Formats: sequence, C-alpha cells, structure tokens
Amino acid sequence: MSITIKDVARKTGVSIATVSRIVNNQSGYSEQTRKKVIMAIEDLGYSPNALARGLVGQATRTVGVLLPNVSSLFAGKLLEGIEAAAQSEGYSIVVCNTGSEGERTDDYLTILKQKRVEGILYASGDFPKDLGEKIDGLGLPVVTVATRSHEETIPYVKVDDQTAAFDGTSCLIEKGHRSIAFLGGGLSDPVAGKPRFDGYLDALKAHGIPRQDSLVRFGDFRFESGKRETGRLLDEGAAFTALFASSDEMAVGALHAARERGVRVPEELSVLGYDNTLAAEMALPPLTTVEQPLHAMGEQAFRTLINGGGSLTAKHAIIERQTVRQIEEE
Amino acid sequence: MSITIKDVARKTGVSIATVSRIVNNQSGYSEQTRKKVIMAIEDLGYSPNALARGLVGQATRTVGVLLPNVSSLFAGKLLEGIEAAAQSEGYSIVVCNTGSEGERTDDYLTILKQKRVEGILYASGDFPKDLGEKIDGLGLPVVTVATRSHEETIPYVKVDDQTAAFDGTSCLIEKGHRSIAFLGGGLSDPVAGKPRFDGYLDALKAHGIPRQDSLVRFGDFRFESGKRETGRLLDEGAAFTALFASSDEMAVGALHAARERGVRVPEELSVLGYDNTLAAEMALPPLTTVEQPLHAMGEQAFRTLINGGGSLTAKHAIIERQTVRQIEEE
DNA sequence: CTGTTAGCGCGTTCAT
DNA sequence: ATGAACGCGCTAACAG
Repeated sequence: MSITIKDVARKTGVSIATVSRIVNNQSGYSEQTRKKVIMAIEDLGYSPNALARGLVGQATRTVGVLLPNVSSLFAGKLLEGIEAAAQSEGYSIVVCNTGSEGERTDDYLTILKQKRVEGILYASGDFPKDLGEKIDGLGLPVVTVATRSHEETIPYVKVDDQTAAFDGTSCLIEKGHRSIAFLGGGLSDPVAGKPRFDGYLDALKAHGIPRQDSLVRFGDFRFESGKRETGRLLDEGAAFTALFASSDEMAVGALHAARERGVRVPEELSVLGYDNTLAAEMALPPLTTVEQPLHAMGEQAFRTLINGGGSLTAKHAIIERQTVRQIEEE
Repeated sequence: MSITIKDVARKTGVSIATVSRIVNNQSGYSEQTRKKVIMAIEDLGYSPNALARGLVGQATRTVGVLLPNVSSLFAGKLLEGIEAAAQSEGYSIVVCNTGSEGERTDDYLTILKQKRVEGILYASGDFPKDLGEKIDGLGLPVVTVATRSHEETIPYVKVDDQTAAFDGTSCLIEKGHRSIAFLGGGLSDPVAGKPRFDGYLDALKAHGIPRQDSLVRFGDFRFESGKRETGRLLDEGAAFTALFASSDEMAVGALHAARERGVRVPEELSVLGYDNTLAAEMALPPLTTVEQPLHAMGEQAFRTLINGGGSLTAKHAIIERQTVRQIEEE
C-alpha cells in the first residue's frame, strides 16, 4: 500500500542498499546517482518507515511521558519544556495521562515498553514504592521530573522543596508575619507534601515562632481544595495574617475564599503561592509565589534521560508580586 | 538484547506461531500449552515488540496531535479529552507542539508519517491554506478540533463560533448593555477570529445597535494581549459598559487592566469570556463565559478520527458567573 | 491442535 | 561505487 524503499530502487535502477545509503546520508555513491535517487524519492513521495528502521536499528526516537493531570498549567509547562528539548533532538514524545492517583500508570508502562520507547519521563506527583521495581523491570532509562523516587536509584530533576518552602515561609516572616497558615498537599506525599511542610516548620523554628497545628490544612494541590480549606480556616475564626499555599492553584483558591468572606488580600491577609504558573500571573491580585522553573526542568529532564547523567536540583526563586505585604507592628 | 517471541517458544518447546496465537488470544491451542506459555512469558518478562507488530499488521495504535501551545489551559483540556478517548481504545498519542504560528507543523507532519501513525488530530489554531494539500499528500486521516480547514474536505469537531459569539453578545445586550467593546483574535484568522467578530456584529445589528469600530481591538487570545488592549481602550476614555473577549485568558487580562485603573467589574464594566477553561473559574470575580466543551470535543474528535464520520458541531453554552451584570437604565 | 514459511521495510555486512 | 542477501520480531497463511 504505502510506497517503500524498493519502489524508489526499482524506479531508479539501483539497489535498495544504495537508496538506503543516500537516505541516511552515508557514503558510497556517486553524486549522479544521488541526484537521481533524490528525485525519485520526491516524485514518489517516499517516506522511510520508522517502524522498520526501529526494528533493525533499535532506535525509535521516542520517549514516554507520564503525567497525573495533563490539563493543569503545571503539567502544561513541564510538557512544553520536555517537548521543546525532544523536538530539538529529533525525538517525539507520547504523553500518558496516568490519572490523579496514577491509576493507569501500569497499563501505560507496558504499552510504552511494547512501543520500545527509549526512555520514560515520570512527572506524576507521587512515586509509589513498588513503582521502582516495576520500572527497572522494564530495563528502560527513567528520570523523574518535579518528583523523585524513594531510593536514590532513579535520577530526578527537581527543586529542593524543603528549602524552597523554607525560603517562602521565611519571606513571609521577614515581612513581619508571625501567624502563618499552611496549605499542603498531604503528609503522605513524600515529595511535594511532606518536604514543603517540613520547610515551613523549619522556617518557623528558625525564627522562634511556635507552630500552631490549628493553622495547617491539607488538600490536593487543586483550586477547589485550596478554596475549601481556606474557607474553613476563615470560618473557624482562626487568627493568621499570612498563608503559605503549596501550589498556585490552591493559593488562588485561597484568594476566592478570602474574597467571599470580605477579607482583603493583601491588606488583611497575605498569600504566597507555589510553582509560578500562569495562574499566579493571572490571579487578581497577581500572586507572590515560589517559582519552580518548570519549562527548564522539563528540558533538563529530557536531556538527562537521553544523554544520561545524575540528578539535578533546579533552583527556585521567590517571585514578588502583590499578595504579600509588610506588616507594621505586632 | 531484548527477549523475543523466539525465546519463549524455545523455553516452552512450542513454535513461535503458537506463542503468537496465545499472545493475541486467537484459537488453536490446548489449555495446557496456554498455561505453559503464559508462565514462560511471565518468567521471561516477555513483551511483544510493537514495532514488529506494526510492521506486519499495519496498525500502530498511535495518533499524532498537533497543537500550537501545549501549555495553555485550552490545549490542556482538549488534550485531556483526546487522551481519555485514546486510552480507552488502546491508542497512544504523540503530541506535537507546533509553535504559536504553526512553524513546526511541516516537520512534525513528516515525522508522524514516518512513524506511521494511524491519524492526525489538528488543533492548531489557524489552518493555513496550503496545509490542506500537504495533509492529503500524507494519505492519513485527519480531523481538526476547535478549528477547521477552508474546504469542507477535512472533518472538524467544533462549536459554531459565529452563533456562539452571537449568543454571548446577545446575552450582554439583553442585560441592558449597548456600548459593547470587542476583543478579538485577528480578522485574518478565519476560524476563531473572523466568525466571532461576525457573530458580535450580527448581534449588534439584530438588536438595532450601531457598531462602533473604536470599540473593537485585536490580540492573540493570550492574557497579555487582553490586558494590553483593554488598557488602551480604557486609557483612551472609550465609553463602554461591557466587553466581549474572545478567550478567557484575554478576559482575565481585561480584568487586570480594569483593576489597575480602578474600574470595578462588574459594577462599572461587565466582562464576558470565551472557552470556559479553568481560568474562568479561577478569575476573581469568576468569569461569565461562553463555554466550548473542550474535553468532550477532544474525545469526539478522536472517535471520528478512528471510526470515521463527518464533521460535528459541538454545542456551546453561556456559563453565568459574576462578571456580567444587569444594567438599570440607559 | 501445532509447526513451517513467507514476507512486512529496512540497515548492514560482505562481495564485487 | 554498488548489489545480494540476511535478519530485526512478528503475523498470517498453509501444512500437517
């Protein structure tokens, strides 16, 4: 049905070997035959079959990307970076939406293996303990982005969450806040949940502020949960002048909850986000936030997947916009 | 290197044909040999080579998706729908970020052809005239989502933009607004640009309101352009009580511009978005918007790509939230 | 029920 | 500089 290397060989009167050489621009043919073959290729509209190539050559130039939620701004940025790097190296990426709990991860892993991808980028939030084994059972290179495995065995590209959370919280403290609420992603999440909470706690301690457990709440990084939990905090009459949110979406949720109750941001409540996605820019007022360089992390992750190399710690930063203000006195 | 069907055949003492039958659960073997083979497969960790399968069977179970900007909420929702449908049919998708102007489209098209994808979903905003030919040069089924080609030749899944814009604008008019600004995506864009503008104009005319060209501005659907253009409108002292934006992002940009200048939404200015992405929900105040059912459109598009079928018009809706208010008198 | 064989389209020796 | 032939891993007849 499709037209093959044989067709162009026949049409030009050379052997398929020669055509192959020309297509892969190796050496071993005269300029004359080259011209001829190139012409025929254009004429016929010949397009090399990547499956056949992969079958013999062992190189599919394809990698798989596992994400928990493709539609988020967070995933989007990551994907954008990964895709950019892949494109520049001539790779394609197949994206796999694993579901918020990673429920489709196993299925995808076997599919990716069957398709003989050259590697896997794992960007699903959590990294279940048993996944490590499954993954090296695959015999494929893997690197995690914005997350990490329990063991040191799999390279990661991520920010130092604990330090980032420490810095974010410290920023709040330095502006005079002493009652700081915390909106997290769940302590059972050992990568984005626990470390950020620990960083928050560290900052409190470093500045001699006693922790108040009544000020900490957990959600799932999504907008709704941020809105809900902040709403509860507010409704309970908890006293706090600042809020550390573990994602921009949650922070925006907090903005909503505050507004619904008539508390003004940043005048009465300072809010700090996390990620620096477009959500932070678009928020009203624009969110001060802890940045993760998602695009760059995606690129880096792809590169270390293909070229090999160890874990990388991307550097975070505090992006100051309008939701955090200096407090006068205490 | 990898373990093949031969290995499991050898290990179980049957022929590769039998193994193949079992793997593809066809008929023609005893329950006993089945057990034996299955065991060996698990033991060895055999994983069928999809490339080889594709080479002989002509079915790669893969489709390509072309998008102009993966990191947007818009693309995310679409992708989510596409991915969901694909996953449920056992397909994988390779995503191609074509760039905002579609500059990498050609490269990707040839790659996708080489990889023998079974079809292509085109969701890049614009559909250049010459693309039609290139595409059927590929000999691959294509369907466009949220956009369409100039000719009727390629099936699309999209909303009726002109009618949707008409309805949105009418909604504004019915609330008493008569000076309505328009924020578009450029008249040169025949799919999301012109039709929406025409719908806006139609509504004006239908209600006997003269058009005011000083109230119409164009951007690129992104946040920044919405903010910029609205800012200009406001700075010029243009008189309008409502604004129709051609995307949620632009509408949010308008919110920012308004807020910076102290004009209150919706008290002094009503704003209507388009798309109903998460940006609309997260906006403060939440955006009243014209919904495109992006997720469902993605699913539909995938299905018509695989199963065949003609163009589909998805139905839009007005989602009322808080940025549009009734105007009392004139 | 099971095995043999012929390709699928291509890269790659090894000849010439 | 060029060609013949083998094999990548698998499915699909065709034999038995």
